[in-house]
Amino acid sequence: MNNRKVRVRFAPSPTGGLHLGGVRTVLFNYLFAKHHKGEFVLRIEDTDQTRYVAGAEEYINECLRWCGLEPDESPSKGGPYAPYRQSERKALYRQYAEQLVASGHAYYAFDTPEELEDMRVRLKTTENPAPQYNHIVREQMKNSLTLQDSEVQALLAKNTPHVIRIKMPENDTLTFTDMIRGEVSFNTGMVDDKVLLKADGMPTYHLAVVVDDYLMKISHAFRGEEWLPSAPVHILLWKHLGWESEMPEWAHLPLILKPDGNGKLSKRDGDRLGFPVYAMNWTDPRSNEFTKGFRELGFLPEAFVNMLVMLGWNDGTEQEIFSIEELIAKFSMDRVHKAGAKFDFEKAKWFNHQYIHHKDNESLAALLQPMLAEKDVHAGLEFVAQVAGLVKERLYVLSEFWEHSFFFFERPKTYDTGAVVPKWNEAKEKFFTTWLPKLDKLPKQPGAAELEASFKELAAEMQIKVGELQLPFRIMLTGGKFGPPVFDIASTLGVTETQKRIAIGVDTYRKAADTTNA
RNA sequence: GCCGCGUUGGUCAAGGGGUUAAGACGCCUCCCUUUCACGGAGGAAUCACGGGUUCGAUUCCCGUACGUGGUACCA
Repeated sequence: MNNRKVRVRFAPSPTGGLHLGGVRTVLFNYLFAKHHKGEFVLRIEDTDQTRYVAGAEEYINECLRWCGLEPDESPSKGGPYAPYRQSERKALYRQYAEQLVASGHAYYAFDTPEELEDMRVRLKTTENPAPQYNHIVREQMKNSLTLQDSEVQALLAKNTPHVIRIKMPENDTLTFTDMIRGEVSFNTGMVDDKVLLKADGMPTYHLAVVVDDYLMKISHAFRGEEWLPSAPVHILLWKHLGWESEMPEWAHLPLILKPDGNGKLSKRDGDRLGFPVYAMNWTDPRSNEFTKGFRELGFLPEAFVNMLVMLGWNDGTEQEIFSIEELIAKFSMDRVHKAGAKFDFEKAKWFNHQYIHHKDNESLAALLQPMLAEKDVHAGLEFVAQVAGLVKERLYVLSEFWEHSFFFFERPKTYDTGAVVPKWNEAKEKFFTTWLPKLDKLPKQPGAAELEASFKELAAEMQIKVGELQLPFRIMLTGGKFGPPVFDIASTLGVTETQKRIAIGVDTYRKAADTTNA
């Protein structure tokens, strides 16, 4: 049915930060486009001037850039179908709405907001809590279907504020094929006469998507499931505008749901449950409300993308970790789930953990170094890379780096002496004071193996179990009972620093032991 | 209320008329490591419910329940 060039679009309205569901829609569009060697376009749907938020468009651009899902055509990049901002295309839409009026598929409506409100309260009942402007109600409203032609012309001539509404057929069955859901059908009588062109001359989403998808030669239209109920309106528009043969194939993507309760995931849930919902930090310029993002928390974009793609799609095998190239090669719409997926932050972190664990130390260091600088810790890239190599297997998000590695950059401020002091004795103290000078004989940056050999040799000589000594040594170096293998830490710290920490440690243990015994 | 869409373990999910119903996350136990982590080995689900169809249904059909989306001159 469709062998034309694949062209897909992501069409957000610039009203705030991009949340998980939005990014996933981008991702599916992008993967589909690349898989079919087609084009991915970004179109900004800023037809509602009241909801426009400054900076939101830049945020979207930056977000796509960070994720590595950049469009082939966009407002900032341009392209053969520019402009890509609907506000800049305003003049285009009216003619199509008028065309529909002329062909009898739409009509002028002069009802004021007050009159509409009045209709809704008047018709509201328990059975019908939300009355629609539909094929029955329109008979009693002020529009070009009920008014005399002369009246309509007069109203129009006086520039009376009006909208253009679609005239939904009373009782038709409209069926279309959704790439994910198969055949879906609606009775047209159940859907209301949606506004197509607003009183301010801007199109509503319904008109704008259809016109722009047509004009931009979109071949496949993917969007969230929340759009499924208005699909009949759009399909009718394609038909009545005479473009049916060029209508894109549709796919309505499953929603991403709250982890706990009910409903689709919102940024509120993130605040409530303690995880980000937006891709990147976002501050609303009007309210100054701040919403945290995955990027700043320390997610790697490749992990973020991988985690998102698994929410609603899989390739049918056990594989869960995919590079973007693999995803492009393997992605297909017919393996997308129908049902919504509850978001699981633990699993999301696991993906990130996998990616951090397997990322090379140098790349990690490049990401980590600026985070250290924010703490006023300045360390060379090479050293940060070395430390990263030692601790990366225990990081779930990059922002946890410091708590796992601070002792490489500064001396511990506190010591978990409780774990060693009760068993601390003169023999152990003797061991460390004896070992101290021996370290001078080692190279300044000894390997972990050398250190370990020297340590064990002396322990054997003094007939103390190595295991008894390791924990005290670790706490001298790190302050606590955690971290990479002790000798790796000592090796990274170097002889001089290790000696200093041993000296401080012995002192600390002795004092602690004294006060305990006293 | 009405309309649409959906329903396999706590979560993501594979599978699809006949199976011991994969795997992952999380949880628990054990091994490795006298730290933590990594890495191993195990443990926990009869597929929402009720009717059909069938020799046989978790898989097909119909209902019900539940969930979810829509019901704006918002997208």
